[in-house]
Amino acid sequence: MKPQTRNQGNTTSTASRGEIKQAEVLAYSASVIAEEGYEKASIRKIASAMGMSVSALYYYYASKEELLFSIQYNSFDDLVRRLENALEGETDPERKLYLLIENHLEFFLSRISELTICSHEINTLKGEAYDKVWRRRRRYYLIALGIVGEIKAKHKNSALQVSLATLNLFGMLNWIYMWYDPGKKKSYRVLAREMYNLFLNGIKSKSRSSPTRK
Amino acid sequence: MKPQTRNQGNTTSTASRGEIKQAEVLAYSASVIAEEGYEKASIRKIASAMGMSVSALYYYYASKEELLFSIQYNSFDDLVRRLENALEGETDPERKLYLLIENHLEFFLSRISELTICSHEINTLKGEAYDKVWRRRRRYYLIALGIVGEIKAKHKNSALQVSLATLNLFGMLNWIYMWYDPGKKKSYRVLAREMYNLFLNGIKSKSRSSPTRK
DNA sequence: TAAACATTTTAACGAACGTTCGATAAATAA
DNA sequence: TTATTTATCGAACGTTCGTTAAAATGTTTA
Repeated sequence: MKPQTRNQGNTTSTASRGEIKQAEVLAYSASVIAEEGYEKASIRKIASAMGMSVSALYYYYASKEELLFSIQYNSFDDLVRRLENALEGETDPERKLYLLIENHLEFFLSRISELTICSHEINTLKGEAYDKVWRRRRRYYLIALGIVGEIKAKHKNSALQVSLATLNLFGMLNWIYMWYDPGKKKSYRVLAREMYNLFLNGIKSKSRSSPTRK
Repeated sequence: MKPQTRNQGNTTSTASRGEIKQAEVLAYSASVIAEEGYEKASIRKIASAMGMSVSALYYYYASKEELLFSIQYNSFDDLVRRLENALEGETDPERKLYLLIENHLEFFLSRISELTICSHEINTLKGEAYDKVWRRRRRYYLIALGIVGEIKAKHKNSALQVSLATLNLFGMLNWIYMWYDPGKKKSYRVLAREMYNLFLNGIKSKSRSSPTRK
């Protein structure tokens, strides 16, 4: 019997040899897909990257699509889980904003492949697989939207367009995979503080008008 | 004789029928590639999208790669050209920042396909084609970097990390293709002002620290 | 031990890919 | 008109793609 989606959400630390290999396949897949892009990353490249035959790979995952789905779904699921955990008990919206940014960067900068795939292949899946991932992403987005809305209220900045600001925040967060160099070992905390300051000061301030034309 | 790269940099308004068709091919290519992604967008899809045979398409462009190259190079070239034009004579760095954002949005939001391809396929080309596009992008980046540096100096904000801030600006700008809906006809000016305010206030302010842990 | 199950392999399938070729049609020039 | 260039076409090329079937190995259980 094929393992397929066995051990989903298993919180115990027991993991059979098959489960370990399954996770290993996913990790290799992620690095190849991140490097080459989903379409160019052929099953044969992934298999040979881990010294495995193509059919052995199919023993663990039923299709190439399932590989992409698992990478994206697991990543977003973990990300949201961690965030909700970190936010528990917090009331100050600015502190919540910082925690969101820090959580995002801490999680993804140690998983550059997954970050790349979650950002770059965001519209690659179709149908039900897309929808499932979308619902995870949506949950994450709504948390961020809520936090930005709270900050707006706190500072009585009625001119701020909350959804636009939130999308810009995600623009900064999701673009990181394009320039971040893991080799330089820049701390996620440094990046998080910089981005937090930039965004918070940006949405706090009430001076909102373009400079007049000369 | 094949037309290939004829009429490059032609400033007159004369355009032969072949040149018109060549531009038409590029426009259709852009919309299909933006919609499907470069790898999935097959030559056959592009050709049939404009009711043309595959070989007719090859009469105008020597390869699929050349299509992508032309789209990206022309877009960045136009973008930089327009920007340098708009900045001419400007001295106020904040005004310059606004002009950069406005120029970027005005240009790309009327060319959503090109924006998508310039953002999403940024690492698709390889070798010399990549380098040529990179040099255009680099020029654009350095202009932005210079402006952010001037603003930092003007406001004596010594804590600001100029390159990091600039990359975040590009994150906001380049992520737009993911959520912008041309159907909603949201004015580029509204978006430009919102992004300008967010970013300028973000980098102007000197309060830069993360909220203390409770 | 043998039987059951888990994992991996070799070899192939049909479909789609980018690209090319030689012939043909349409437009222009002589 | 004819001659020449410009543009288009259908058909095929070699290759790679995702996927699968069937058989051959390991590994665990009885």
